[in-house]
Amino acid sequence: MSLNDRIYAIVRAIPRGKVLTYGAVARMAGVTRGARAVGWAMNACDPETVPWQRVINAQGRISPRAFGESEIIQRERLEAEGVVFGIHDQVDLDVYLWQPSPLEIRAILDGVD
DNA sequence: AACCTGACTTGGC
DNA sequence: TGCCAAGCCAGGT
Repeated sequence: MSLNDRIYAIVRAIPRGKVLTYGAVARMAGVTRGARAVGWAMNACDPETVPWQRVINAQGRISPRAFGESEIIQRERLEAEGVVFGIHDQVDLDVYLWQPSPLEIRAILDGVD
């Protein structure tokens, strides 16, 4: 089970209308400072099977990227799920951040190869 | 194998 | 507050 596998398993488990930060995904996957790896994993993921739009940065904003229009799509998809963007284009993490219990996290990771 | 570059985060000035 | 540098991980050269 690679780190990427754990990252994808966690992201797939994020409920509709909730979000997770890159750092939070990394910590749940067992890496304290692996936020960059999560970013790379999202960049390389299969958009059909991974709800990549539910991963945002620690400031509650959609991280800008060098190429493409996926930032726009990401916001549209999140709003379609009920996530509301406030001033400065940020979402209220106190409201939308997914906070699973350690037990749930373990259950998710147990189901990975 | 060394080196660089990111959809990142933090701690320390 | 705000900026900077260091940590960290995967992939491509």
